[in-house]
Amino acid sequence: MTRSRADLKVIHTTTTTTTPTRRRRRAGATEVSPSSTQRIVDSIIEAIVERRLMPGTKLAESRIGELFSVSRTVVRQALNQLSRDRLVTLEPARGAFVALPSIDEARQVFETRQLIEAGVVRELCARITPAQLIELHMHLRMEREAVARTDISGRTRLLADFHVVLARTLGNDVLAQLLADLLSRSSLISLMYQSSHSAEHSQAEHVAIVDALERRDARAAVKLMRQHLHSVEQNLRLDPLSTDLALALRR
Amino acid sequence: MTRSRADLKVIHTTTTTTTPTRRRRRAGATEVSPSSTQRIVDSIIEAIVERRLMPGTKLAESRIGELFSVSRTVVRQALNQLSRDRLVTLEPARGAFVALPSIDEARQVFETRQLIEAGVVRELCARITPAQLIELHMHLRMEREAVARTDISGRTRLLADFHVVLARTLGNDVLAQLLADLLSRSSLISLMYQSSHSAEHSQAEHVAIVDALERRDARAAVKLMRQHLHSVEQNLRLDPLSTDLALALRR
DNA sequence: AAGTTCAAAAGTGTATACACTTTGTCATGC
DNA sequence: GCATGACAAAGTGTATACACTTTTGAACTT
Repeated sequence: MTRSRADLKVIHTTTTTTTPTRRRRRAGATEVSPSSTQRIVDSIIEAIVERRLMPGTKLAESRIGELFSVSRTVVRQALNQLSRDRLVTLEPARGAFVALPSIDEARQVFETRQLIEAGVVRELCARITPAQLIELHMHLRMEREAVARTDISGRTRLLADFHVVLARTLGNDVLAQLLADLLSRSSLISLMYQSSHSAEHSQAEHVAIVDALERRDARAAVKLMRQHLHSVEQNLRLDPLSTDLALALRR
Repeated sequence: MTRSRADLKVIHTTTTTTTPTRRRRRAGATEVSPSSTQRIVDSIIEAIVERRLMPGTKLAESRIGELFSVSRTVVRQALNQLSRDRLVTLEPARGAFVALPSIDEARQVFETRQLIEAGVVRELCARITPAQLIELHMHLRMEREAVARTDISGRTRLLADFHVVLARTLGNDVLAQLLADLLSRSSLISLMYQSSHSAEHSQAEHVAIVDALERRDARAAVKLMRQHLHSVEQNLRLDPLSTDLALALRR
């Protein structure tokens, strides 16, 4: 995927005008008001990532339309986009629901991230500049502060953003977008499978990864990234038993 | 010179259902009739990949609607999905156009493929089974035959599918889907920048890659894949000069 | 009490209507 | 000849209408 959506939040708050996905103005026009469709997409993503919308929740078109004062037509577009991102599942004639990623899907998402992010750090070791390292350190500091003041939704977002920031550091928006999509899916997954991973732990691992980048030790960086993703995945409750239960309760 | 009716007609009547992918029914339900939206999406993708739709072509909602005998509502959904895949660009109040990927985007797409596909073959060397190798050989034979009988659209599709097949061999649908998206973008790119890459050459490189997989020589496989993608990219006319001209002429 | 039936309510899928924007043409003025 | 502006045609953006499907719930049966 593509974009979008994905953590739009990320894209949006980051300095450079990475185009937001969907629409590209000619020339250097200042990106003005996002379309109402996009507003809805963003709101729903945010709600999911911040855990105000649980997996399996029904998203009725008319309700949402009332909420945003638009017609179903517009809502429908938004839901379509979200389903492309796999954050929402569309069931024919039944409606849209916040996705319930399967265990299998969860594994695949993490495996894919392993593959991509290992490549990212390896490549970064060869190409990262001092200025970029400073930026990474700034990001790490923000993470640390969010963790310190137990700003839950802020730290969740920053910890996820770290991975997108690494990709963006390679100067490859296509790749960054891909990863952003995988990360919003990861958010949903760790929400659904009640990740028990501690923020402090994640943060420390991020620091270690940046350290390795700074030493340009590709082998170490890759290994650390692998371990980091593995530990995140391990902290999901992916055993079918508890999952079935969770699913059963949700209906 | 917006092409339309005639050409799209072609799209409509074409039979081969290539693609994979987009929407997934629950459980093992037999995939029945794809939604009309999906039919349109697939047709347009196919038309782009098979070069019946040139970059920059305007895709007017009402025209397409007439061709498929559906209302603009449905067409609009299809165009939205396509824009998510970056095969179509939506310009507010102006309409939808077959995307004109920039040189920069082209580079990024190939760089991303390098990263991902290198990882794929490396992983495959460790995990591929004899049965899977047989499947790959079957694919190679189909490629060879299509090249031999100069079945242009068939060989183009098969040569692209090879890369998706590799990803699918890892048993990771998430990854395979990602790569499928990158490949349709690549198709559009090589269409736009008039790739001069010979099908025979590509085919031979595919054979070499599978050979390396068979020998489980990860280092060689990765290197061969890198060279292959590099040579595909090198055969694009990515120099700004000829590109600007091409763009200029297309309007 | 639990299960069945069926009609009303709610909700989705698609077409159509209409306002508004862009594009193209032609006449006017310089 | 070229630029400007007005107007018509074409096309997009959103709301609404309506058919059809699913869900709900109450009456009825066992």
